[in-house]
Amino acid sequence: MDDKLTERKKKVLQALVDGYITSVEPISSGDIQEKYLPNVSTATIRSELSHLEEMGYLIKPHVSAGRVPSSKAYRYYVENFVEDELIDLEQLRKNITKKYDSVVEIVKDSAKIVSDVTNYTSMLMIANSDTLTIKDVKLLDMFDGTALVLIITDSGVIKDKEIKLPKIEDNYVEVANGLLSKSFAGKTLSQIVNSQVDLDSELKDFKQIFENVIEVLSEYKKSRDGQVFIEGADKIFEYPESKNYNNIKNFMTIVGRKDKLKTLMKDDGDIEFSIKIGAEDGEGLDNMALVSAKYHIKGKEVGQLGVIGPERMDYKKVLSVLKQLGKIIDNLDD
Amino acid sequence: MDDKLTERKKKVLQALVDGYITSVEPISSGDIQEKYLPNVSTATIRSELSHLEEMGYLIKPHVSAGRVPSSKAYRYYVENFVEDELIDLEQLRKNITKKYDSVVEIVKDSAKIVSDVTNYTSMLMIANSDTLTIKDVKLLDMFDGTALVLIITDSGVIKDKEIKLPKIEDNYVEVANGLLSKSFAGKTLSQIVNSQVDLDSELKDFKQIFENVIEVLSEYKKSRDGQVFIEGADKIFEYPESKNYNNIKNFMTIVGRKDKLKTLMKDDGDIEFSIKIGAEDGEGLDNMALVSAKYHIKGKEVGQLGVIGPERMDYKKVLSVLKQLGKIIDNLDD
DNA sequence: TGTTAGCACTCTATCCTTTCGACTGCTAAA
DNA sequence: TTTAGCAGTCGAAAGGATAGAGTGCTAACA
Repeated sequence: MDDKLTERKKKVLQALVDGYITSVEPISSGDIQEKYLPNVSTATIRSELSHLEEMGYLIKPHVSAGRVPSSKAYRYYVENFVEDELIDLEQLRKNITKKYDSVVEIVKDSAKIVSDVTNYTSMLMIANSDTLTIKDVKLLDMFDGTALVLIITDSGVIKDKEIKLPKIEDNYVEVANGLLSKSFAGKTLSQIVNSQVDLDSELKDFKQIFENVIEVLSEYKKSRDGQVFIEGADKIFEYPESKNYNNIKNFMTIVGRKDKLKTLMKDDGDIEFSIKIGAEDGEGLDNMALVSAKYHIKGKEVGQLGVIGPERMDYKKVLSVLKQLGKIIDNLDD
Repeated sequence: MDDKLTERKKKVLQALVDGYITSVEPISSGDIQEKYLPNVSTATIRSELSHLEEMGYLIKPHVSAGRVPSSKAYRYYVENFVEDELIDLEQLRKNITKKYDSVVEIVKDSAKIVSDVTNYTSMLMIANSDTLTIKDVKLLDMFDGTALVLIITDSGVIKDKEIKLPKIEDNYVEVANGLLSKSFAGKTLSQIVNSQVDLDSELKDFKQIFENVIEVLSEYKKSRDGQVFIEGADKIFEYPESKNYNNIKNFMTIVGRKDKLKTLMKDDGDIEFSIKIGAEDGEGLDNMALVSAKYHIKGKEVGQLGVIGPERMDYKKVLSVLKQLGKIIDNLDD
């Protein structure tokens, strides 16, 4: 039904959003005529504007101001007018060349780049452990009655924790390692943590070890699940919106509440790109918008990277940057 | 020379700073009389105030406002009037009971607590590697031509990185482990990274391994040196100062520049507590103050924890919290 | 000499009014 | 359906008046 917009209405709407994104000032009929529709009179444009306003796309701050896009307008704009814009991919690629130790580092770096290139605040959320596969679990004997638990994952990350060895027999650790590998290798972190391990009665001796290891894994899961990092929170001071105290406060409050960001980024099942605009979802995103994308490394989901900024953000640029960065990361030869 | 202040002047100064810290409004002669010096006339207090102003302790926003403390006044206040105030230690201790995996976690948690208790933004900087001793370095054979490098430190932290094994002989890894232990155990990270290792000619085979290991250590050093974490940056919105846009901007800019924070926290040789107030040091801390303390775990320096907030912050409370937390952390039985 | 009451003076914050200009919506004509 | 013209609305900026808060100064007092 939104598509019932006539061609000219579409053009007017696009002009208005474009204009507003650039100037961050209410747009008048005259502005639109000047830059986008020189062959139509302002009176005509005015009647189109008034119609678009009735339909809920536009808002008049007051009668003698121009008009400002509503969240609905941004939504329409994103869905109909935003096409891929090629931003210098090279610039991006150049910045992600060095070797990384861990996934987190890659993505953290990416977050910084996204924030710098777009000039918005970027956020990054590590994928939760449903998608994290354990390659192996090993005990490393420290020969002092303790052992280190090593968790080896697809992406080479490991995690340590010292545990006590309950029994010292020559090949104890070796046997335990075999059992651990057999039980855990290839499973996801969630599977392991949520499962019950049944040991044969003759292997009761290893029960303690297994419990310790599972505890270590569970702590790791807890510390890793849905970590959120923020980059460039101070960018907000470069927007004209920040002249208004409430906007800053609002922004900082959202950005400071990582759990909030998590839910904002999370919910969209299989969709690769998520765009939340303004108060649409009753999520407290007034005057703000959040664009986020899922990231993969060699096909495996590793997290989400997003941008949060004013509702009138430059969606073209943001989407383009996120998309391209996504490709670059996925193709990293490690 | 600052001590040339008469007793009454001291009292007036303390009253004014106390009052300002509480109300964050210019303090008048009448305010001081009312709450602190009921037996002296306002005229007398006025003349004291005017004298203190001449000496650089006070500032008059304008002629018909009261007076406001200068950075010099805060400095005097901190050095002469702040005595330890006992804030409920128990509250603090309760929050730091659970077991921690790594130093970073302890101190991160502490940062959060400090921020919550003081209601200021807290920062934490991990000590640099000069103070980090390597307990052992081990290779863990993965039996696929690669090995994991494990760095074992005093505080049980380890770090992994896969490296290639250049040669597969039965006891190769074992021998390498012996050599690595001999070369690295007990040294600090800096010592290792900055040193040249000379291998006997007959051990040339291990040269590659050593180089790889040192590279891993060096990367670890880089990633760990002087990391800065911020907790509670949004606290600023609870101060009356944040009504002023420039204050917020200033604050966020400093808090966003981690390198800046690093230098601010760093320079004070052996001093345990560092207090920087306002523009004293030309560090761009206008209207702000930064209080920081060095932290130890079992006598070993692990980092610095600090609080950044408005110049008129509650120094008593902040210093008390930092001191007590310092004791608690150092005594953690692990 | 130090302290004090009294008073003139200064400056801000607030409120009101006026003016200017930016846009719009409406109407009547093309 | 489009357009020119115009009246009407509203906000932002500027100016003026007023009230209130505090100070500094002076002259008297202990």
